[in-house]
Amino acid sequence: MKSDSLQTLKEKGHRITQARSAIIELLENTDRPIAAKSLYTMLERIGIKVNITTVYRELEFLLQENIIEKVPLKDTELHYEMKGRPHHHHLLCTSCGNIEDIALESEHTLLEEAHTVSAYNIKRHSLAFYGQCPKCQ
Amino acid sequence: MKSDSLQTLKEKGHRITQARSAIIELLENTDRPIAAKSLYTMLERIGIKVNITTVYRELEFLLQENIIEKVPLKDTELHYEMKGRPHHHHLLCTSCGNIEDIALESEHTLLEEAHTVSAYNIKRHSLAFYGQCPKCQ
DNA sequence: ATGTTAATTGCAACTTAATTGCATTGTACT
DNA sequence: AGTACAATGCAATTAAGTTGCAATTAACAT
Ligand SMILES: [Mn+2]
Ligand SMILES: [Mn+2]
Ligand SMILES: [Zn+2]
Ligand SMILES: [Zn+2]
Repeated sequence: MKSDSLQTLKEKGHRITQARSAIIELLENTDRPIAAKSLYTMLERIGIKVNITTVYRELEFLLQENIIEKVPLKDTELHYEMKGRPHHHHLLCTSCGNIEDIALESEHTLLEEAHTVSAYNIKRHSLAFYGQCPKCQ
Repeated sequence: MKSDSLQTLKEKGHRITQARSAIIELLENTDRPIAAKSLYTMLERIGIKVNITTVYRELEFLLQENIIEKVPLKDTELHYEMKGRPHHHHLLCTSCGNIEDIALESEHTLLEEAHTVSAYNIKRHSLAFYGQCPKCQ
């Protein structure tokens, strides 16, 4: 029942703290990217007292451990989500802020073209869509 | 010889100031997205003394006037470039910071799929590639 | 040319996300 | 229990960007 990521971290010699477990659990059980402050609020709500600094540090740590990834959706703050799920991107509702996943078959073709067309050695990419969700239309 | 954007602004009743002309000219003559601070430095170099606040305010103004657009390439600062050129995206070299344009034929297909697959009313999107430029490989 | 008016600007203060130093705490292991 | 050092809290700091307000100045009319 314990998270796979936690297990891995422990094996690597990292400690399993209340904050760490909770943050990983929240990230695992939320199906959309989360911002640091939002994560902090969620922790508060479930009764876990951590400093916002710890949240930032933990996110940085999880990034380095390749457990989560950055999701740049807004100009003002970064979002984060678990790695390892099938590759996908996101839709952000510009009215209510709702975020949804979107996976695109034709992305393959796009990436191939990018590799062909460019002399860069492309390592990663960022893609996001903006518009209004069904409810806000 | 005077910029088209400037003409349009003047006709709309906006003033043509030293800062405004210079900023538009720099944006028009630079083939890559520019960050506010970088723009500020470029202005300094050509001997135009403006406060960084003015640069931010002018960028905000040009956004509202639909003359430039935001280009989110970095987590830390926004870039801006002229609108109106053929639709394209960008490559950022993670080693030297160099930025290049990239236009992709197959983007059409991708956007169509996005519209089909999603219930969102998609208005815009953001796409960027990260890797190493030829010189840095 | 000079005057008038509102757009623009500079400056200082402020906001907000994120980072850092350092002393303290707590996890993991013996 | 005792030890070591990873993790944390707290305060200070950094950096992008914003805002209020008084001073400046472009544009236009006289
Ligand atoms: Mn997702
Ligand atoms: Mn470009
Ligand atoms: Zn919505
Ligand atoms: Zn490079």
